[in-house]
Amino acid sequence: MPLLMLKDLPRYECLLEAARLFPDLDPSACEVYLQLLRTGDEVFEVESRYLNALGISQGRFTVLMQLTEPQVGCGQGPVALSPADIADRAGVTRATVTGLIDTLERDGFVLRKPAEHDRRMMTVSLTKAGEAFVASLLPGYFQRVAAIMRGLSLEERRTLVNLLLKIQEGTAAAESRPETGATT
Amino acid sequence: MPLLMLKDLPRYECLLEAARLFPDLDPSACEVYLQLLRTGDEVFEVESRYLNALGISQGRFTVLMQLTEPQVGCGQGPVALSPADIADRAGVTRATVTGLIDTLERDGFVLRKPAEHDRRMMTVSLTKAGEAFVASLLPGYFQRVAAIMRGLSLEERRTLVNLLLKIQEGTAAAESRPETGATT
DNA sequence: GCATTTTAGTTAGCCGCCTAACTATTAGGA
DNA sequence: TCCTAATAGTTAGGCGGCTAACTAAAATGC
Repeated sequence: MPLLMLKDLPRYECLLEAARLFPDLDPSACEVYLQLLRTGDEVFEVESRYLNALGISQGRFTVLMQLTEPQVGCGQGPVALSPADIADRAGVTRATVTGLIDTLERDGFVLRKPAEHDRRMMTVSLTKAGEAFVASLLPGYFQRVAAIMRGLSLEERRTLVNLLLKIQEGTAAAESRPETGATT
Repeated sequence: MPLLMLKDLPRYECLLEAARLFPDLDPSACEVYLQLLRTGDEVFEVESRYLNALGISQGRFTVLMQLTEPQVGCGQGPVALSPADIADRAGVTRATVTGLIDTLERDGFVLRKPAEHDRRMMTVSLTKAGEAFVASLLPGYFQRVAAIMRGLSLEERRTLVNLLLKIQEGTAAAESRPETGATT
């Protein structure tokens, strides 16, 4: 959500008002939409500020996490990945990964080596300094996640995840048939 | 959420596993955290792709919306705003707004004029072309919002908004006392 | 066995975000 | 009054996304 967010979200009555002018506007859908983006942005910013204060961006942090053993994402995966693997897992382009690896390597957190059996490929792995750096970041990172969610009971967390998954189904649907927005 | 997102989110058992290694890791909190960012990102991308296909970015769209009368955010506000106003409402820096206005003006959607009673200030307003452009975007934009949320009942939408608001309280708290993440 | 296609990584260039520094103007205070 | 704040907008430079184009190497196929 690297976006421009409205500081003051419209109140619900205003959405009702606006719906009279725009027949496609669904007030309760808009409300959820705006609150979802707002919340996601705030949560993202909390972690970003933490990481930035310690001298690293979200993008570089994601790369380091993928090279960290044991993998939080399970799998005990290989500690050395190719840039293409990293790009695929992170959902960004290879060009972006090149840039991230460049700065991580410059800072001494990561090492590039040519792959053994395929001279097109590189392998990227953490240096000792990189491992130590990630290890120093994680406790604070996880503490913030826990702090953000502390107001929600286990039950509420389950409910929330289920509702979010329904929205994810909705995004897939909205993408595949873009026109059928308002009427069934 | 202009971020690197993991393509495959860790399964819950893996978070439980990881929690044994990292005492600060709260598995259910992490699950909500990851799903929230994932969902926000997907929703944001649906609208971004729509806007980009029509030749405009989220940032520029936000600026145009703020200059649009009647304001969806209520207020029937002035149609002419200063760059500083726009920056304040959108939550970005004045420098960013300068760049956005530059391209919007170049494309003929917006007009810069010096303010009358304060020679430091400018006023920015929509051109006829800008008004028409926004009007052409809104129906599809609102349709997509409605389509994304179609799977949720009114009741579920209310629940979701309330849970999101609790998280927003959590982000404020996490920011103010960053250390007290796991205990208490 | 050689030409074609595919794949890996990089490069170049655009965009939107940021911070920091700068100019011009206005407001405020001794 | 005049010096100092504060404010508005821009500029410069960095970063991290993107696409498109390029090089090198491997895989494929006739």
